[in-house]
Amino acid sequence: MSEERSLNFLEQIVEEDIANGVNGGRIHTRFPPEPNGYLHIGHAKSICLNFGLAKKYGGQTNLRFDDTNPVTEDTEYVDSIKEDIKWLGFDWANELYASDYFEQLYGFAVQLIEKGFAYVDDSTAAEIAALKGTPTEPGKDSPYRSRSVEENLRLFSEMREGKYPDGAKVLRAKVDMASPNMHMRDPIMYRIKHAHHHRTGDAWSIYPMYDFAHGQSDSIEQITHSICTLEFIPHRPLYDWFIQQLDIFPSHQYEFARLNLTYTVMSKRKLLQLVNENIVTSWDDPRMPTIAAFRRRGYTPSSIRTFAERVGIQKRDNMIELGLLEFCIREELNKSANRVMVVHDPIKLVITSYPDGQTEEMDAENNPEDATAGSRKVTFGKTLWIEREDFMENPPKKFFRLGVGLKVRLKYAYIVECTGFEKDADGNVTTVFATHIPESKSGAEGSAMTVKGTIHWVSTEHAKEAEVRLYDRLFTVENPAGEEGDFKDMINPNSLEIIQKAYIEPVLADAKPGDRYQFLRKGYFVADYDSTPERPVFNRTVTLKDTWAKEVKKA
RNA sequence: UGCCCGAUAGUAUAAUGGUAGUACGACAGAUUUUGGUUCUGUUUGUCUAGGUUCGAAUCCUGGUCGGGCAACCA
Repeated sequence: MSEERSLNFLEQIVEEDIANGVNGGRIHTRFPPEPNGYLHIGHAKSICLNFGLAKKYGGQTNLRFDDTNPVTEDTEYVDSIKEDIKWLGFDWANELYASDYFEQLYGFAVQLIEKGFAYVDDSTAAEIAALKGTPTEPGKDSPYRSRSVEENLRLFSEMREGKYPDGAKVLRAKVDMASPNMHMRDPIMYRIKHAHHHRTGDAWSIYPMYDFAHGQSDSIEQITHSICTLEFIPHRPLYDWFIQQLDIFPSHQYEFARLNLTYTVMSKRKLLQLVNENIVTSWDDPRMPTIAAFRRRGYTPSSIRTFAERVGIQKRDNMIELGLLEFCIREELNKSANRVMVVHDPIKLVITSYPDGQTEEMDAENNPEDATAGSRKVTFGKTLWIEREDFMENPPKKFFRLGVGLKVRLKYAYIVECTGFEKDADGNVTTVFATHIPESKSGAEGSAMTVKGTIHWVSTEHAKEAEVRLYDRLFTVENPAGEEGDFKDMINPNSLEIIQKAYIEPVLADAKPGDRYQFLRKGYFVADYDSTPERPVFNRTVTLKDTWAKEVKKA
């Protein structure tokens, strides 16, 4: 299918460039995160794009950390970013850092000063803002704009030496204070920050702004196609201006629309807030849209790559339905995940016609979608745990489960007919009684007989216990960022439901963290890293499609 | 009321001057020892007004709507 897919606009540009011999047909991209947070699903789109494009056209991709702001950055983030990219299935050609280029960037700045294209400004941040003008009014020149080259050189050198406190001076590009593009109104190139950098330590007391580091870093690395998101479109003329004044390798920037997903937020600031304010437990809390969280939730790398492929690459703003991501993981897990039976909310089923103390080993196929997955034995007995929701005292017409007089098949076992039930003092059903049809045993002669419903079960005598964590969407509204008010007020109060005591088939006690299963009729689950043989813990990746729930909702 | 980007079914995404197609969703049916899967069918779309052309989603002009830009953030 992917072979037949038409080209997105970036692939078209790349193919044209190759056809025209631009850069000798060489393709070199880069993924440039700032190490100030964990990567999220939107970054995954960008990673798949940058690495995918290079891979498709025989090129390379650099991983470059744009670490120009030491106060927000940390090696914890560097490590997580590398882990997430590797997990997604991509290898970078070079691991690089903008901070590797600090000396070179300083040299570029000196060159611009010498050419009269940069100056040291002593104005405060407020003064600079005041003279910047507005989108509809031109800015005014700073009183420091006409300093001599010699003075600028001396001052800039002193800034580097640490002679001035934070905020005392900045280095600015001398472009055009009347430009209709705000980014061209003498943007700041360097600011003074006496801050410890995670890689360069205390070597620098000035740090380049992103706008002075990014384009030149691409140029230094000879990046042919510098791909970023839409909000950097107005920065492009500035990057081109620097490249032209410096006469260095002309990387070209192309912009695509970032990914937006329903029922979540994607801004790093908001995600950081969720973590810091303990609204979620961590960056990899399975409700987060981070790559680490999707990994912990049980998503596969390939499902995320497929998703990135399906959402496409374009320049128009978009809001992707969470349902598409869920489709991608269901589609894959349906083919690969072994089926097991787990009872979340148990009531007892007693088969009165079944001999006391007898058990049988039933054949259970592991995956009907995969003949090579084999089968296992599940122990059947007189008393079973079944799901509370699989019995109704007063069942409606199309309820194909248990109720007095109704028949269901116990998966892999017998057809049973419900004969009665018991309630406790509070009126809750505790036990259901049934008789079985011996000749209906799965695999036996009479097993061809059919009933409308099939339910899952585990033997009360053999079942083990586990914790099951049911995750749901983090927000109650499609676009929390687009609503009025605090996004934290739109948190889904039911985004996590923990079942302390679910009954599992004994085989599940051997699950290793990361093992994925389909809990029959329930959904896809993965063993969490909190899981131990004594206390297995499973996270719900995604529910099964549930047309019955829809039916109930309609009624 | 400056500059920039964009507008195709509910959501995405194709068609690059020549039959508006695909996926997800929704709806209906078949199959089913998972109300899962699978299969079949149905539904819904070119923002608007002009222009160019034999022919326009596509090219041109005006309008409308949406988004971005005024951090010593990236």
